[in-house]
Amino acid sequence: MARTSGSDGRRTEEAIRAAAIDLIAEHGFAAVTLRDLAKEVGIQPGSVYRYFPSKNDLLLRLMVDHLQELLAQWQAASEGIADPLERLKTFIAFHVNYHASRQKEVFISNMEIRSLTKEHRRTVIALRESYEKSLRDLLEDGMRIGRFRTGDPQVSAYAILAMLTGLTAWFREGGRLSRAELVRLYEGLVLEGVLDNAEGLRQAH
Amino acid sequence: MARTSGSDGRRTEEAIRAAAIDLIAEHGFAAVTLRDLAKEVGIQPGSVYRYFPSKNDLLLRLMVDHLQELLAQWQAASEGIADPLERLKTFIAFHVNYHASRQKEVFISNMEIRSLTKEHRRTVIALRESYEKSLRDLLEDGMRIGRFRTGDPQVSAYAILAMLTGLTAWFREGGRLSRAELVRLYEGLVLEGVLDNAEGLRQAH
Amino acid sequence: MARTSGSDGRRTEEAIRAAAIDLIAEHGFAAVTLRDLAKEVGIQPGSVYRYFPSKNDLLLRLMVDHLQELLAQWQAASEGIADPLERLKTFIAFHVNYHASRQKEVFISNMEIRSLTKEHRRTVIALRESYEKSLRDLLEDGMRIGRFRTGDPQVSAYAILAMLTGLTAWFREGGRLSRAELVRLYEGLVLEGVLDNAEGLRQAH
Amino acid sequence: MARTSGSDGRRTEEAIRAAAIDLIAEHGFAAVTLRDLAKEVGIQPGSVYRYFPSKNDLLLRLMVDHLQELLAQWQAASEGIADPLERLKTFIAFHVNYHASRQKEVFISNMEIRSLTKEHRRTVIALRESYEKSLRDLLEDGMRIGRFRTGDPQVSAYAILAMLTGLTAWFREGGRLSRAELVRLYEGLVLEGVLDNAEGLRQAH
DNA sequence: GATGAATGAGTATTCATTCAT
DNA sequence: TATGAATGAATACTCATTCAT
Repeated sequence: MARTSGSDGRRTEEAIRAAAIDLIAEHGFAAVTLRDLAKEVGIQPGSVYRYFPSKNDLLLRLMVDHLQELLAQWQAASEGIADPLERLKTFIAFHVNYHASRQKEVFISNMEIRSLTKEHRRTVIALRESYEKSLRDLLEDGMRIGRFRTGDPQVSAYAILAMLTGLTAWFREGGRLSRAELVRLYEGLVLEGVLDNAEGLRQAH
Repeated sequence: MARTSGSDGRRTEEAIRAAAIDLIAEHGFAAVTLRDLAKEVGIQPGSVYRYFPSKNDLLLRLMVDHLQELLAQWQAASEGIADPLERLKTFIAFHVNYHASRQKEVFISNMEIRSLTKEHRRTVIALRESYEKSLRDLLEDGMRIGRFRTGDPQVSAYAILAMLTGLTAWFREGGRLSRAELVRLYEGLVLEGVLDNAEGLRQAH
Repeated sequence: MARTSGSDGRRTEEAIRAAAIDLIAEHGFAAVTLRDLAKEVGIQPGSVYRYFPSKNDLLLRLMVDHLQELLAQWQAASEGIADPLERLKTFIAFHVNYHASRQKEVFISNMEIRSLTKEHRRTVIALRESYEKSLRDLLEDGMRIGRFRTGDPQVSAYAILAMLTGLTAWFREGGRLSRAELVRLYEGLVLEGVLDNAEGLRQAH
Repeated sequence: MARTSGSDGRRTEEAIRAAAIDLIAEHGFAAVTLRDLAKEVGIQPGSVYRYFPSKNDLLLRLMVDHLQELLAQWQAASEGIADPLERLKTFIAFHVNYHASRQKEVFISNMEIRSLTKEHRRTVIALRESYEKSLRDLLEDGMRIGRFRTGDPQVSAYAILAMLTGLTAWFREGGRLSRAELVRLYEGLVLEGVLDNAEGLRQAH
């Protein structure tokens, strides 16, 4: 009924987060009970409330932390790169690598937005849109200077994001493909599409 | 109490399906209660069981019906088209149109797979994979005859599907873009990518 | 798992109310759990929610119904009585009889106001004040026409109400005193106080 | 972590009592959590246990201390007064003043008896009855010597106590009435009732 | 003297489901 | 064909209490 010998708040909180990410990614937020979560961590259900004020808040924290990390790392990775094509290649490599290494967090952040309260939803969507905008801006720049085909930057941004992010649904580290190969394949698709180049030229008009 | 005067089984079942699609697409399967559903239809919760043996079965029916319809319509639309490029263009147009017109069903079928029991899950995934395979085969054909750039047909299929299906997350009928414009934009992206053609050639080696 | 044979909604609701009045009067609202209540009625805890949207709402209903009945009966009992002294005697008799016969409801309505939400509290207090005002008005009338000693009608009203209502804390039907004796005793105290009359005269100046 | 610098046991205990009186008077014993209490004091919930063995014991201490003080002060105030009328007047003045100055303690002692364990309840009720008996005895004396109207001393005692104690429900220091005025008004009601004296005489038979 | 971490038993409430009518 | 009444198992969350530090 009291403090477990050797217990440590920081470690417990981290264990809760890790277990939550695993369980929610596997079963979905609504299907994970605090009982399940607590059992996985090895504590009592009520003890979760020392660290998170509610189940919903726990989800929010997971999402916000992930999205802020994503934004920060992208900022760092893209800093100083001005050329739109270079920026796009960097984006593809960054996005694929980050998403391959954090599949569960990414999956949760994409799937569980509906599980948030309206207010929390706004917070998360704002973060997501800031990331999207970064890609859209880059595409606009590239179109303006004639490096990219003229198109709809908004649609292209959505399309590229959906395509790349889709890897979380099937990619498994240590499987048939390495991350580097994945990056190369996606880069080809994003930049040149599926057509053979000669064909591409013929298509062009 | 007995039969409500003027009630009609077929109409009631259709009303349940329609209400279920609306509610699940909006709130997610787990968040929709049979009470919500019954209220929307104007019946008592228990009455749903005349038409569906359980809440889970209702979800399964929604998904299976949608996927079977998708497969049947794609079969019909692609029949007799042998050329891979033509087939791909047809696929893009078909997929975009179908998904734009049935956004809710599509959304549910993609998001709620985890809500199914293991057995039901297998059924739905098999249907989905049969559709995916159709695209993968087409891409393989195109690569074999040199019409498409050599790549990984599996990854390309996943990528194209994710890209196109992503429209359900943002596209709204009657908005800035028509379906026809959407098809044109996606076709450009899938076939040629984002690069300007001259650039594309230079990139080629 | 289904409807109990021979069950009837109206009877069940009445049983819940009766059990709630008994239990809350005995242990206090906060100390009565829905488990206790349900067990007393012979149903499952969740079944209470068919009849009352929440534990708090149940309390509100009990209080409001009692207070509305109190007001209605007092209206009926006092109708057509104009003379303040007659009205006061009628009030004493009515209040004592009503409170002796409905001790538990009265006790709850007086003790559990703090258990209500702010909004519910307002509703109940408004009803209570309407009853109080009825007594205050009568006292004012009596003072104006010189039938009652000049005093503070508000304080007198509070004092008389507290005095009479206090009976719920100790009076037991069938005990040493009958209701009629109780009325007579309280009437004496309210009208003449404790002093002997001769003494009363001497006190008067 | 060890002792907070500058902490002082006696001061902390006093702070806990004061906070408990405020919170319990406002929200009721059951509705006040040790967390609320600790927060109000500025300590951790567990720290309360240095001073009180349990939440229930804290309530008991509050009540017993208040009742013992009440008894002691009444003993002191009434000492040497033999005449029943004088004693009664003294009682009214004492009771009103004490209750006006300690409204919260009084309110708690009256309202929270049900929150005590059976054993604790007995302790508190014994103290209360000793106070009540003091009033009953005085009334009996007055009746015996013909100073007070013949009546039921027990009922009169309950009635007077309920009437006077009722002030805690509405009286606010600094409001329309001073304590002295309150005493005067209550004295009038207790001694002479509401009737005008002439009227009183006529009523007498 | 006080904290921070945890417990375990409990609470109101929800909900898919069942079945007598 | 549909309702109205009820179940039973689960759920998020709370709270008095304990005790290693």
